[in-house]
Amino acid sequence: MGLRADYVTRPREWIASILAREPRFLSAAQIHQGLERDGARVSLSTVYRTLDHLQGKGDITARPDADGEVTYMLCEPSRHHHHAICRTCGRVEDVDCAAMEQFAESLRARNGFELDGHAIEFFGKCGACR
Amino acid sequence: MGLRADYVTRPREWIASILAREPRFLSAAQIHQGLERDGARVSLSTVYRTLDHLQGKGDITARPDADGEVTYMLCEPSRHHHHAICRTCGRVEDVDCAAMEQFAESLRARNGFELDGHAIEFFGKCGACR
DNA sequence: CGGGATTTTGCGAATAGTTCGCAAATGAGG
DNA sequence: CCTCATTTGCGAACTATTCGCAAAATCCCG
Repeated sequence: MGLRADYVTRPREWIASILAREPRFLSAAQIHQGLERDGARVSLSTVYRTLDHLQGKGDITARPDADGEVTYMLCEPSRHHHHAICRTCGRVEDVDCAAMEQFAESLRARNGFELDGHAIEFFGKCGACR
Repeated sequence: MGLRADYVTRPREWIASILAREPRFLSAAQIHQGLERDGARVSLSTVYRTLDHLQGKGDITARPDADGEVTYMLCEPSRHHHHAICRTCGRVEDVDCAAMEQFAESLRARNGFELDGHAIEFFGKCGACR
């Protein structure tokens, strides 16, 4: 009976490796370009399918950028945290913050609003870009 | 000499009126459908152009939804605040919160990160949907 | 209220990002 | 090394959004 398989293939390894070395959100097209630069010939379709696959496994986080283009980054959603995104270079730094969590909790109480999640992003310039 | 004009037209009034009565983020297509329902025949191009126009005036806020489709809502960005979005009906409630601002400020100090902005969204169920 | 300069609209075509179908290639396991 | 399920590549299809241009609407001023 078909228990879903999960093949390890070159394209998947290459794509994961691109994501692994870039601490920023990349679009499918950017990943595809990165593969070409590395001399790895992978179709854009496969990039999209692999990204869906990685997302399904919970290995990457997707986020539409300001223009609506979807971008992806290696990021365990298990350990809850937020992001600080550099406006200049796009570098993403994790912001793990108990105070923020606590604040969100307190909001749950107020408002007739049953809070079950939140998304927080900080923008600015990272140390290197200042 | 051409100081930019700003014509008041039926399409623009109709579109603004749709936005004015919906406390949630709507896509261009949804707005277009709303216009048709009202018997107002406006082209989709005009919907997009009017949304750009309103955004330029600072009358509406745009936000790509989870799938990357851009959605719009009447919302003065002048008074800084955040949103609580109902997972069931999409209703958006404003969350004006000094504590959050203060928290963001404190983050500016830590990290080598020069914070110049942030985006916060809360998700859950509004009173009506619980 | 009428005329003319300027802006806006509608339409259809063009673009960009993403998905899909299907045959060929690849990985897992015996 | 053989077989079978999964994955890939390709090109076509789709969807959201933008654009060019001629026609229509708006504004302003007399």
